[in-house]
Amino acid sequence: MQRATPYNRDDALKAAQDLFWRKGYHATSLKDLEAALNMKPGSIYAAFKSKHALYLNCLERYFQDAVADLEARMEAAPSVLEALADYLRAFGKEHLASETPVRVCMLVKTALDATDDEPELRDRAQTYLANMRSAFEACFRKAQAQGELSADHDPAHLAVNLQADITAIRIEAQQTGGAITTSWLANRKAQDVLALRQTPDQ
Amino acid sequence: MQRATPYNRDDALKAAQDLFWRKGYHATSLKDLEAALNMKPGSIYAAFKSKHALYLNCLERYFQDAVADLEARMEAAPSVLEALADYLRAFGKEHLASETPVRVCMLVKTALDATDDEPELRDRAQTYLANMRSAFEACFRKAQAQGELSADHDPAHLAVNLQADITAIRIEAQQTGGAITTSWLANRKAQDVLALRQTPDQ
DNA sequence: GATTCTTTTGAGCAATCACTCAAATGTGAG
DNA sequence: CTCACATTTGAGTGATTGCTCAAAAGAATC
Repeated sequence: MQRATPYNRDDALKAAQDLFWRKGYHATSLKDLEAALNMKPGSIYAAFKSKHALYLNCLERYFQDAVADLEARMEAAPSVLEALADYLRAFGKEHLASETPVRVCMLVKTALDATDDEPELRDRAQTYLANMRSAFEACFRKAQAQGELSADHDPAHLAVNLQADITAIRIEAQQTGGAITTSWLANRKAQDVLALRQTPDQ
Repeated sequence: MQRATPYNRDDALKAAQDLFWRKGYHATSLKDLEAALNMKPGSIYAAFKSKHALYLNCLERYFQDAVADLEARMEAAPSVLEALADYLRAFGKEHLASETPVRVCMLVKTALDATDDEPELRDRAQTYLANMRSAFEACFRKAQAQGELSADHDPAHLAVNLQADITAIRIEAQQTGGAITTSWLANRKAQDVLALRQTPDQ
């Protein structure tokens, strides 16, 4: 019944996501996609409804990867705040050895890039960003429950601040291509997180 | 055939800058520009060489305005660090009463949006951003000269951090449309700057 | 092999893109 | 007013956009 798929849907989505991430929605043409996915226009439209729908698909994929990455880091690190500090520091390191250079979060880029005639892209990106923020908030709440973070901090505020710092580090990383300033900035912001750890006098 | 009143170059540039700033380079079509500038394509190409050249023109205008704004704030405030703190806080307030909502810096947006086939846009934006960073560095150096900032801080590092904070605040402002979280974030980052002020034990 | 069904193909669609240029229309000099 | 020049006009350029669909090409069942 089911014929062996000539194209691998996940590979295609991954390639499309990377292309969209790099070039943005408007600057990516179907010609670009045809080349990147190694698919003819008809196939692309059979598999994914439209360029718009394909982008939304990639965005969701990106979001789910981001959530999974955060969860993995939370499990790996000895404590919540150390996990978050590691998370920040990673954006300052990755470029040196890794194959994938650090880029501005695709959600942020989408939210900034989306125009009024493509409101769905902006809305979806903002929804995902709000979800990420909630995830960070949950982390801080967990840190409070575990006694690592004092109760007089507002997890919601800390989440806003953390997300802002992450965005700033990633922008710096992308623009400089991974200069020392990036790792310095990442370390500084990581220290800000670690400085939140419970101290006797507060 | 009715002829339009001769165009005002500065008004046209201002309109084009605002449009480009909102929609980005790729998403802005010449039709959009014709409507915004109230000029026919022929006139646009007579006045500015191309869409590309017009964008560069707008970018320079934006940069010069930004520099002028920073200088004005430096003169108005009682001290350097207080001027910078005010500068940060302004991004958290502006949206409430002002006519122009706070948006992500056009230089940052350009640097992020520019693709490899438009390298000049990216390069120019990064050059201007580097100039802004130098301006911030000069501020911190001045603060050291005036004794407001201790000598063991690195002005270059502080400039990187300040620019990152500004970018983060503006992104938050644009995405939320000016929620309370924005002013909270701006105030927090402003306090970080004020916390740098010379203390007796260091 | 014949038949049916699913998937891929790629030429080509209307619309839009950035852009041009000869003609129309203003302005200033004499 | 007349003429020379500068500027604006807008229909129209070829190229490219996102997208369609009839035809071709396997794969599965008989």
